[in-house]
Amino acid sequence: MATRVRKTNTEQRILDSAAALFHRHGLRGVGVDQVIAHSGVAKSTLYAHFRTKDELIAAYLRRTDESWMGRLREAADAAGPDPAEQLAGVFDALPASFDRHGFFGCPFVSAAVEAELDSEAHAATVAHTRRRQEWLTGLAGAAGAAQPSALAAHLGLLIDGALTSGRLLQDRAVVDAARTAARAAVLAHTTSSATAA
Amino acid sequence: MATRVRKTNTEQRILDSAAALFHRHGLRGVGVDQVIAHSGVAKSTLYAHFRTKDELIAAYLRRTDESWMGRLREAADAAGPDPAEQLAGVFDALPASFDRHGFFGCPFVSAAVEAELDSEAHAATVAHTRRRQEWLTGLAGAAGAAQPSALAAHLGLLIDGALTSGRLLQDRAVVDAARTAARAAVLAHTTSSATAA
DNA sequence: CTATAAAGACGGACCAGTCTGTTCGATTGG
DNA sequence: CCAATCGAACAGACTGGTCCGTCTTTATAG
Repeated sequence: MATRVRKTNTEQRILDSAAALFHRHGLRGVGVDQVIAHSGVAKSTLYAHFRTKDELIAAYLRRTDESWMGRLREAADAAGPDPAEQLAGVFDALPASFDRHGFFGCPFVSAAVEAELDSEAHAATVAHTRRRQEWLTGLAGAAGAAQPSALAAHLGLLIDGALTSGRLLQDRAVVDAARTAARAAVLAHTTSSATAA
Repeated sequence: MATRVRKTNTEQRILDSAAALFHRHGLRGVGVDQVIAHSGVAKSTLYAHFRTKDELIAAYLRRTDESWMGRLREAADAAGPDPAEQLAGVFDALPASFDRHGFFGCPFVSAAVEAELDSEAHAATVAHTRRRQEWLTGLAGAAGAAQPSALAAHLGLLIDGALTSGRLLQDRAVVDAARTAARAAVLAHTTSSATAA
């Protein structure tokens, strides 16, 4: 039992370091040696918990998926009870992410670009995207969108675009533009062919 | 003169190889050795033309900028004389890119993620993005958008999002969704009451 | 003979992953 | 109560490979 707790602590410590480093420098830009140096863990310990670097990355992405989806949900809830407002509110989570972690973009965008197509990391990224889109689609339906999945796709593109351009331009104005665009998209989808919710 | 021609040929050959390799495997995923092997050029020759790998990447990105902007313009022109139609038509260039080069995403998205912030490659990517947005803004103005730069920002986000997600999901449906979303955005911005908030 | 470029060896750094050996704390048996 | 044991982690050398960039050597062309 005590051993298990310690094991978990170590694993978390490794993942914390991995998150910080991968997020700043990209997946390919960080070596295993840097992760162990940052986490103060022995190399053999890291490889006792994660079979390969790819597996470490995948674990990091899965953990990020949880926290990231959680933050999106929080932002949506914070926007009040109206689903249409909640959809726009999702974009309030983006600047918070920028503030918290710096303008280094989205871990999943990095993974989308850097991971090999047959890697676990790629699979984890695809899974995250699907989960996000399902959630957005549900929200879009609740908001009374005529075509919920189309609105969700639109918003998903805006999110990915904002996180990509935000990292590139190092400018949070990009995120503000995305929020504005999202509001317009939600409005267009919920008023034009009028599905009363 | 002959030397100049040959020099140019050599440089083009290197850039052709660089383009093919960087596009498929990413900037960090391709080594200089692979570029020289693919182009059949001596290493010393490559370094005679490009001081560093970063400079090679920047040159590749600048050349890609020209062809990429050219294709966007062509797609816009092919959509007819109406600027609003042209804006939507821009998104017809994206599937063509997918067909031509495979589902490997946008060189500039890769560069946005993989390039260090102080690199020449990063600068070239920023320059491309700014040029693209200026052009889109001009087109949006011609189309009668109430806020041309807002519409251009919206469309830019959709493009970046589509190229990121397209690579991730390996599915051209993403591009179709982007085109649909773009059409809706153009419509919303060019009809009178469209100014969101 | 001179200038250019090909070919590729080379250096020093980093990479992922393996392996040997040590330390330390918790459990357990006598 | 003490000692043997065991699991988890530490420390770091090591392999075989790739990385970028430089340098030397050889061949070719004017």
